[in-house]
Amino acid sequence: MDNRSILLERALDLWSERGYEAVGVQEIVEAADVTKPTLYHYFGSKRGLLDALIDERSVGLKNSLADAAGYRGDLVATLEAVVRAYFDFAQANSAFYRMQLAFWFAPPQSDEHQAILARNLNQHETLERLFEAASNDHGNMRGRHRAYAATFLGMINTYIGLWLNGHARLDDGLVYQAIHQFQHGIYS
Amino acid sequence: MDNRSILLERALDLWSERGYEAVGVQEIVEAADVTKPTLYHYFGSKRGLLDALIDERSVGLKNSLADAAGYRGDLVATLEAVVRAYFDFAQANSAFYRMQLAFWFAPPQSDEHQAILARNLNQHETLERLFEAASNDHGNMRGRHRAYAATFLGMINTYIGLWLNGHARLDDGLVYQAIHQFQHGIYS
DNA sequence: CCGGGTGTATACCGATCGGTATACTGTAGG
DNA sequence: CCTACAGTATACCGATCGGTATACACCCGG
Repeated sequence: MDNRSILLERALDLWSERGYEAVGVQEIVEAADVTKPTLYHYFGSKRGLLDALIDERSVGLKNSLADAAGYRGDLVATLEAVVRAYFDFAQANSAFYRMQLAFWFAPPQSDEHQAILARNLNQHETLERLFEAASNDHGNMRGRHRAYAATFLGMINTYIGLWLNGHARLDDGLVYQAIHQFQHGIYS
Repeated sequence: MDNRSILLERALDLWSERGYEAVGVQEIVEAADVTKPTLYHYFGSKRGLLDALIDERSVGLKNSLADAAGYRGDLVATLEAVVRAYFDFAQANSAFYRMQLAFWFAPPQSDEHQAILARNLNQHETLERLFEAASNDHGNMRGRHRAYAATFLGMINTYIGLWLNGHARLDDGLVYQAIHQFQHGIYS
């Protein structure tokens, strides 16, 4: 593998485990077994490395989410597809998802948060559009699409967080349980 | 106000806005208008300052949560009290809650996460005990108390996150909406 | 076989990092 | 009045921070 890809991979490993600010450029190039000018040749700066990493690793989720969240009259099936898209992506890119989740909750003015901001707003908007379209068929949902998008994504991230810490398995049963709870609450 | 309290307050302001690693000791003492030996006199280290901050600012939530989460047969009322405890605390300590939330999602090996870990596990356990006790009266909840505690807290944090970013108001209506959605889902 | 760009290494930059040795001040107790 | 200690300041420490100037090896097109 070329040095550029190695740098991206090692940076992801280190940042997802200890954080963006806590891991210096020196440590990354040592883990990649190259020297600093190589990193600066490809990425220009530490922040440039972060941006490139986010750029390249998040297109997969963006595409499969855009695909899954297209509402065609069956809300349950659509929500299932969305949850599956998130679970599949998280399982195939666990270190990246852990990092992205940490950056989303990072302080608003931190580099990490700024770097991930646009991408996550995009995800939110995609889900909001889904719930807005569905509220035409489900009158009692009307006006709450913002809250539904936020809590739905919050629930997905809660389950992925549990899985990342070894407290859950992201299998079909959990997809069903999540959708069911979201639709009908805890009493049924 | 004494220099010790000023240091704690300025550190909280800076860390909640830009993150623990991104803000150095020098910047904190300048914001507090003291010098470094003063900080090291009171707290011993940067990490000591963080630990003291978390120690002193989180007792309020711990107490009111322990109070609210005692199950006495009425699950709805208990959940309402829990949500209110979180909302009240977040509103009275917005910077601290923002910081605590960021640290909870921070990478597992980061100082920030380690510093907050024990306290948040404690919150989780408190909620798990609540749902376990309630499942004796609600048979269909049995065996899911872990998931319910996690998703309930996830929902609370989702709403507080929305409020922190100016997208919601943590009023009585939102307490009701949150509880209702958690109990009965989005269709009713 | 020569020129130019890509990629990489050595060695270095000033700034900042967390932390401290030393000395001074104010104050409370004997 | 003297001692003792808490609290604070000046000035410094070695290490690390992100970033770069320079040189050199390699390969590809002319």
